[in-house]
Amino acid sequence: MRREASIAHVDLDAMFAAVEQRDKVSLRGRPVIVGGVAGRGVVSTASYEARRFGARSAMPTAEARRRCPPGTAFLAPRFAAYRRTSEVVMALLGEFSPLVEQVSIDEAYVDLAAAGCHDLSVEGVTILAERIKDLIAEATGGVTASIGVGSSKLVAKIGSDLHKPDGLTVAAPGGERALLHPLPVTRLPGVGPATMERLRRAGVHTIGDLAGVPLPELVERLGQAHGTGLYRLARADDDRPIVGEREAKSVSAEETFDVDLTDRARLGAEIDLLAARVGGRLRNGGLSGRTITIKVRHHDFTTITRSVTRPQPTDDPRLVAQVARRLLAEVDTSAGIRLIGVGVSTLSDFVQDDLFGEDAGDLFGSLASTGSGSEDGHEATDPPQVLPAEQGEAANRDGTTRADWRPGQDVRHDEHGAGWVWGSGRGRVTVRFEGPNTPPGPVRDFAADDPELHPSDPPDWRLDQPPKQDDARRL
DNA sequence: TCTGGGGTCCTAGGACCC
DNA sequence: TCTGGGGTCCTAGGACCC
Repeated sequence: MRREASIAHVDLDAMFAAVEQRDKVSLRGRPVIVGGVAGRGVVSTASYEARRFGARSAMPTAEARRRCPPGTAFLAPRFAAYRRTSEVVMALLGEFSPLVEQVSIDEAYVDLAAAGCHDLSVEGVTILAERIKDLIAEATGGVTASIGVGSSKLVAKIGSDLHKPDGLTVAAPGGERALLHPLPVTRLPGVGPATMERLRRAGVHTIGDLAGVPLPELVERLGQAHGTGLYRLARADDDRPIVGEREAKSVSAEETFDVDLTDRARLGAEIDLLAARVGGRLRNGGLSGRTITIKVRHHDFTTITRSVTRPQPTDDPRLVAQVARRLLAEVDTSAGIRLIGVGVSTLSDFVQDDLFGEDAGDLFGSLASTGSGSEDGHEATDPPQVLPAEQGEAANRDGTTRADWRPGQDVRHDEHGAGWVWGSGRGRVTVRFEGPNTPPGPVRDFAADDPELHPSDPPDWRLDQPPKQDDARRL
């Protein structure tokens, strides 16, 4: 918490709908809903005219259609237009301070102290905020902003919400608790439905109620980080810094289907599309990542994730797709899949040189050597490539290297079928089993020195019936 | 016609290392 | 031979935000 009210939170009012109304005169003064307009769509933004009928963000569009009168416009989002408007606003804010934290497409914190030239008295920041509001409306062609100014992010954020739309709230230093305590706890960032319910059971309804709960009780109910965080926020004790640039931690894409899907071929095709989107965005950002995750939402809305972390980062859409397909192969999709997603995390801002030919050809080297062909152009009969540790990755701490256990290496054959090395490292080897006519089977984890692991000759079926390209891809 | 899409952070358990 | 604590990495799930 600062001595002066020098943090501004700028929030564009119903931005998506406001941009639509700006760009199309006939929409002005009418209820406008922007969001998914298909069967399972939800509302991204409802204009203030539509909110009067009860339409809200995150509400199913079907519900909004029921509530809003004839003549309401239901529009699919035009992100490019919103992004352009956002850029205009952010550039403008940048003229008031060198330190601007963009929180989302329509929201930012501005550090008014960082500029060093502003009058930080309550009167001074009030005049300043009025000017920012005027300039935003002018520069965007009529999109308005609400601004809160205070001594911390918390107070600024709550202030911007207090008199929406086109509002301005300046919280004078010293009055923070008086401002916060009458408000419902749900106004605090981090209090969603689950936390609200837990607090309600403890008799907590307002931020003031929350400030009366001892820290140990809060930690017990909400956990260490969440409990201490809310304990402090309820006291207006907030020193979270304004952070200019933030590095991405993950990149993902997902899709909800109009009807639940069971067809594995179709799901595989969807994974390819999602992986292509993710890979494209990774490459645009000069990023690559080691962890590949799929997300699967079942027909009943239960949602699971499955992930694998690889030794080397990648931005290759084909590789992402193949790993994602393998992960999906372990999920029961027979009852219907509502949503599927693909993500990449553990990001780094470089791409490891392709020392191992880190694509399908190598990951599935043994399959490729049976005649399915490899995408890196090696002859199908190429022996697996073995590199000394110093040429590949550094040796693991236990002395084993990736060269000891190569992905695709066949290691063991038992009642499950043939076992292939799927991943290795840190003294562990993960083996995937599959048979000639069965889908990829169980994955088992072995210690690298497990005597059960003995490389052996491939069974005959692999030589007689090389998998079709399609089968190889499905792995 | 219940429940999008892109993210972040936290927790908890198991494996492993020192 | 038994016991152990701290730290990191990985996986899975949950809550939350815009």
